[in-house]
Amino acid sequence: MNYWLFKSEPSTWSWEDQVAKGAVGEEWDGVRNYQARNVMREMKIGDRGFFYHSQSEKAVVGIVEVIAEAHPDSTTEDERWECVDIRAVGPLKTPVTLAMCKGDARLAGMVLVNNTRLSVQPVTAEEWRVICEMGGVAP
DNA sequence: GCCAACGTTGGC
DNA sequence: GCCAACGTTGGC
Repeated sequence: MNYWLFKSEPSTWSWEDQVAKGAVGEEWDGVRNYQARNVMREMKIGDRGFFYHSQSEKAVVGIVEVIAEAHPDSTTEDERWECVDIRAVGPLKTPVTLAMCKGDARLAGMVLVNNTRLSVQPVTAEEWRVICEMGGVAP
Protein backbone atom coordinates (compact mmCIF):
# COMPACT_ATOMS: atom_id res chain seq x y z
CA MET A 1 0.00 0.00 0.00
CA ASN A 2 1.23 3.44 -0.90
CA TYR A 3 0.29 6.83 0.49
CA TRP A 4 -0.48 10.12 -1.24
CA LEU A 5 -1.65 13.66 -0.64
CA PHE A 6 -4.34 15.52 -2.58
CA LYS A 7 -4.35 19.29 -2.37
CA SER A 8 -7.48 21.31 -3.02
CA GLU A 9 -8.73 24.81 -2.54
CA PRO A 10 -11.74 24.45 -0.24
CA SER A 11 -13.64 27.09 -2.25
CA THR A 12 -13.35 24.87 -5.34
CA TRP A 13 -13.62 21.37 -3.92
CA SER A 14 -13.68 20.89 -0.17
CA TRP A 15 -13.49 17.95 2.18
CA GLU A 16 -17.21 18.45 2.83
CA ASP A 17 -17.88 18.14 -0.91
CA GLN A 18 -15.84 14.95 -0.98
CA VAL A 19 -17.69 13.49 2.04
CA ALA A 20 -21.01 14.31 0.38
CA LYS A 21 -20.06 12.01 -2.53
CA GLY A 22 -19.88 9.09 -0.10
CA ALA A 23 -18.75 5.66 -1.25
CA VAL A 24 -19.33 6.56 -4.91
CA GLY A 25 -16.44 9.00 -4.69
CA GLU A 26 -15.41 11.46 -7.33
CA GLU A 27 -12.83 12.01 -10.05
CA TRP A 28 -9.81 14.01 -8.98
CA ASP A 29 -10.09 15.94 -12.21
CA GLY A 30 -8.73 19.25 -13.41
CA VAL A 31 -5.06 18.43 -12.89
CA ARG A 32 -3.05 20.08 -15.69
CA ASN A 33 0.43 19.41 -14.47
CA TYR A 34 2.59 16.56 -15.73
CA GLN A 35 4.28 15.90 -12.43
CA ALA A 36 0.97 15.60 -10.60
CA ARG A 37 -0.45 13.42 -13.37
CA ASN A 38 2.55 11.11 -13.18
CA VAL A 39 2.00 10.74 -9.45
CA MET A 40 -1.62 9.73 -10.08
CA ARG A 41 -0.51 7.11 -12.62
CA GLU A 42 1.40 5.39 -9.80
CA MET A 43 -1.71 4.97 -7.66
CA LYS A 44 -3.41 1.61 -7.09
CA ILE A 45 -6.91 0.82 -5.90
CA GLY A 46 -6.94 0.70 -2.11
CA ASP A 47 -4.09 3.19 -1.65
CA ARG A 48 -4.73 5.85 0.99
CA GLY A 49 -4.30 9.58 0.73
CA PHE A 50 -4.51 12.74 2.80
CA PHE A 51 -7.00 15.42 1.77
CA TYR A 52 -5.35 18.82 2.20
CA HIS A 53 -7.02 22.22 2.18
CA SER A 54 -4.77 24.88 0.66
CA GLN A 55 -5.09 28.68 0.86
CA SER A 56 -6.78 29.95 4.02
CA GLU A 57 -6.81 26.69 5.93
CA LYS A 58 -3.50 25.00 4.98
CA ALA A 59 -4.18 21.73 6.79
CA VAL A 60 -4.63 18.02 6.25
CA VAL A 61 -8.28 17.49 7.14
CA GLY A 62 -9.22 13.99 6.05
CA ILE A 63 -8.28 10.60 4.67
CA VAL A 64 -9.34 9.27 1.29
CA GLU A 65 -9.01 5.98 -0.58
CA VAL A 66 -8.20 5.44 -4.26
CA ILE A 67 -11.17 3.62 -5.84
CA ALA A 68 -10.23 3.87 -9.54
CA GLU A 69 -6.80 3.98 -11.13
CA ALA A 70 -5.70 6.60 -13.66
CA HIS A 71 -8.11 7.10 -16.55
CA PRO A 72 -8.81 9.97 -18.98
CA ASP A 73 -9.99 13.17 -17.30
CA SER A 74 -13.64 13.63 -18.29
CA THR A 75 -13.38 17.41 -18.01
CA THR A 76 -11.13 17.74 -21.07
CA GLU A 77 -10.79 16.36 -24.59
CA ASP A 78 -7.05 16.58 -24.23
CA GLU A 79 -5.90 13.00 -23.85
CA ARG A 80 -2.72 14.00 -22.04
CA TRP A 81 -4.64 14.52 -18.80
CA GLU A 82 -5.70 11.67 -16.56
CA CYS A 83 -7.09 11.33 -13.08
CA VAL A 84 -7.98 8.79 -10.41
CA ASP A 85 -11.21 8.46 -8.42
CA ILE A 86 -11.18 8.78 -4.64
CA ARG A 87 -13.70 8.42 -1.82
CA ALA A 88 -13.69 9.95 1.65
CA VAL A 89 -12.72 7.52 4.42
CA GLY A 90 -12.95 9.83 7.42
CA PRO A 91 -11.83 13.12 8.94
CA LEU A 92 -8.81 13.66 11.15
CA LYS A 93 -9.82 14.22 14.74
CA THR A 94 -7.51 17.25 14.71
CA PRO A 95 -6.56 18.91 11.40
CA VAL A 96 -2.80 18.84 10.90
CA THR A 97 -1.68 22.25 9.72
CA LEU A 98 1.20 23.08 7.44
CA ALA A 99 2.80 24.92 10.36
CA MET A 100 2.67 21.72 12.44
CA CYS A 101 4.33 19.79 9.61
CA LYS A 102 7.04 22.41 9.26
CA GLY A 103 7.59 22.31 12.99
CA ASP A 104 8.18 18.55 13.16
CA ALA A 105 11.68 17.37 12.28
CA ARG A 106 10.32 14.00 11.16
CA LEU A 107 8.42 15.77 8.36
CA ALA A 108 11.27 18.00 7.21
CA GLY A 109 11.62 16.04 3.97
CA MET A 110 7.94 16.07 3.09
CA VAL A 111 6.97 17.20 -0.40
CA LEU A 112 4.23 19.32 1.17
CA VAL A 113 6.88 21.30 3.02
CA ASN A 114 9.39 21.52 0.19
CA ASN A 115 7.37 21.76 -3.01
CA THR A 116 4.39 23.91 -2.20
CA ARG A 117 3.04 24.03 -5.72
CA LEU A 118 2.67 20.31 -6.44
CA SER A 119 -1.01 19.47 -6.03
CA VAL A 120 -0.76 15.67 -5.95
CA GLN A 121 2.14 14.22 -3.99
CA PRO A 122 3.60 10.99 -2.65
CA VAL A 123 3.73 10.53 1.13
CA THR A 124 6.11 8.07 2.81
CA ALA A 125 4.89 5.44 5.27
CA GLU A 126 6.72 7.27 8.05
CA GLU A 127 5.13 10.62 7.16
CA TRP A 128 1.76 8.90 7.03
CA ARG A 129 2.24 7.48 10.51
CA VAL A 130 3.40 10.79 11.99
CA ILE A 131 0.52 12.82 10.55
CA CYS A 132 -2.08 10.25 11.59
CA GLU A 133 -0.62 10.39 15.08
CA MET A 134 -0.82 14.19 15.17
CA GLY A 135 -4.32 14.06 13.69
CA GLY A 136 -5.56 11.65 16.35
CA VAL A 137 -6.47 8.78 14.02
CA ALA A 138 -5.19 5.24 13.49
CA PRO A 139 -2.73 4.96 10.58
C1' DG B 1 -2.69 41.76 -2.07
C1' DC B 2 1.97 40.62 -2.77
C1' DC B 3 5.53 37.84 -4.18
C1' DA B 4 8.45 33.63 -4.70
C1' DA B 5 8.67 29.47 -7.02
C1' DC B 6 7.90 27.00 -10.72
C1' DG B 7 5.71 25.34 -15.07
C1' DT B 8 4.56 26.37 -19.88
C1' DT B 9 4.85 28.65 -24.22
C1' DG B 10 6.85 30.45 -28.17
C1' DG B 11 10.48 33.00 -30.70
C1' DC B 12 14.92 32.45 -32.32
C1' DG C 1 17.39 23.27 -27.78
C1' DC C 2 17.76 27.51 -25.24
C1' DC C 3 15.81 31.11 -22.82
C1' DA C 4 12.80 35.14 -22.04
C1' DA C 5 8.20 36.17 -21.13
C1' DC C 6 4.27 35.01 -19.12
C1' DG C 7 0.77 32.55 -16.24
C1' DT C 8 -0.52 30.04 -12.09
C1' DT C 9 -0.28 28.35 -7.45
C1' DG C 10 -0.10 28.91 -2.81
C1' DG C 11 2.15 30.73 1.43
C1' DC C 12 2.54 34.80 3.93
